[in-house]
Amino acid sequence: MTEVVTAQAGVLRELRTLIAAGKLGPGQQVVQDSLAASLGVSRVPLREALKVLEGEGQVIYHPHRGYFVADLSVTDLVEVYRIRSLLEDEALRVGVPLLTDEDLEYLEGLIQDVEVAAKSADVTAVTSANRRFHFALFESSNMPRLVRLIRNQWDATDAYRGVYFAAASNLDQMNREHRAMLAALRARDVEKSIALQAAHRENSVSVVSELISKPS
Amino acid sequence: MTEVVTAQAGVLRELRTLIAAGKLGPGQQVVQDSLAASLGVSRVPLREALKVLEGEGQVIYHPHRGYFVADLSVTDLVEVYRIRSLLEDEALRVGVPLLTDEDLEYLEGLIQDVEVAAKSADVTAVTSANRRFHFALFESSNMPRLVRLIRNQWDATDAYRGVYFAAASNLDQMNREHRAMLAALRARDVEKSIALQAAHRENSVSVVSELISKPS
DNA sequence: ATGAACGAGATTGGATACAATCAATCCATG
DNA sequence: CATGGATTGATTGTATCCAATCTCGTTCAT
Repeated sequence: MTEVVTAQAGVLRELRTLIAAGKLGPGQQVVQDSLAASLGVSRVPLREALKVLEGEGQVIYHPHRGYFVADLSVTDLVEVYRIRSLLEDEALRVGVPLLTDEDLEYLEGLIQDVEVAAKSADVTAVTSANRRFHFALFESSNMPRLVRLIRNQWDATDAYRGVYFAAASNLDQMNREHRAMLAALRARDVEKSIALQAAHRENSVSVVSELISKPS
Repeated sequence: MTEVVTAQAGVLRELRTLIAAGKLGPGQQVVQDSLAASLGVSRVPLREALKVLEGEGQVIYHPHRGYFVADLSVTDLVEVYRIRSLLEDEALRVGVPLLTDEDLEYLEGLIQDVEVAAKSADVTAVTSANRRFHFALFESSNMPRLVRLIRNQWDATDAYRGVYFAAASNLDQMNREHRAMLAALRARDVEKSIALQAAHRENSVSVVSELISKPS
């Protein structure tokens, strides 16, 4: 489906889902040899993918001992969302006043993409469309490093987020929130849009925290 | 001097200084083969170090084309410091009220370490002691992910910071600021300590921005 | 019983070799 | 002369192999 140009990129995606699905449980060592074999690649691309995850705090590296899955407790999750709010608020604070009319049209198009995906109940499509919308918005800040950090934080919990989109009621609410956000953006109402973004986050944090608190 | 347990860790340090010194100039491709040879290692540890730098935004990766040194313009620098202020303010806001008397004693000891290093005019020692002080403070927040992000931001400009510490007048000012900070911490005065930390940042941003704006 | 020294097995770290891809040049063609 | 397509050299991506290190159980001395 989605093209993967390198093995490391493919492995990275696999690892994220393995961790989110609990196949690689918290605290567990990532044994490179067996995992690489089961993924059908050598250890080299696996190690490079692990370095990325280390940078995101998803795994912890001990030299000569290996990589261990970080445990994402509810405390951690709260911290991730707190960090997200610091960063996302700034992105909106800077970006919203800079939005052009063309930007707004483009953003509306992205919201429609999400709605279309939601109708077809394609969780993957919803996830990626939703992501495109929010990041298009963040990027209006013209702060690429800030956006990169926000992306890191999303990645740290992204794999869990699919669960949120699985329920139709959540999808409806999301679409309503997107529309409300668009209205606030059209009005260039910075504080309103920040508040809406915050509400949006809060919805998913509760779902995800339930998910990780009960051992699957 | 400092022990390096793996080649990748050593290469990572080398790379940071190479970038900071401009030996690896902005936009320039990092040719793995020749660089690895000149560092006396194979490409494997080099690539892993590059992945770390990619995560920090120090280099940009294009699949099948390679790693390119990100250019750190003054605009970028301003962005880095803006991000730092978002994150560091939070760390202090959460951490300062939690400081115990033992923490304060420990922090004072770290400040003394900086002063000792400053007297002996050992730039490297000043840099690392200064870093230890600030991060000990940040860690009082008990937000490890937040601290990790702050550390990333420091790393993104750390190599440049040595210049700041080279001038004795800057050292004096730094020590005065540290003492002022300690007083604010003893009073558990959150806003004051945030303001002092901000001033501390501003001092170095101007020095570093001059450094990178004029081609060496 | 306790703990230090040792060794076997497992695992990671790094070097080398080869495959895949890209970029730039050259040549053919219109 | 411009354009498009093959070709070659350079560079990256990955697999495989060997070296270095750690873990853990065993042994031995105290």
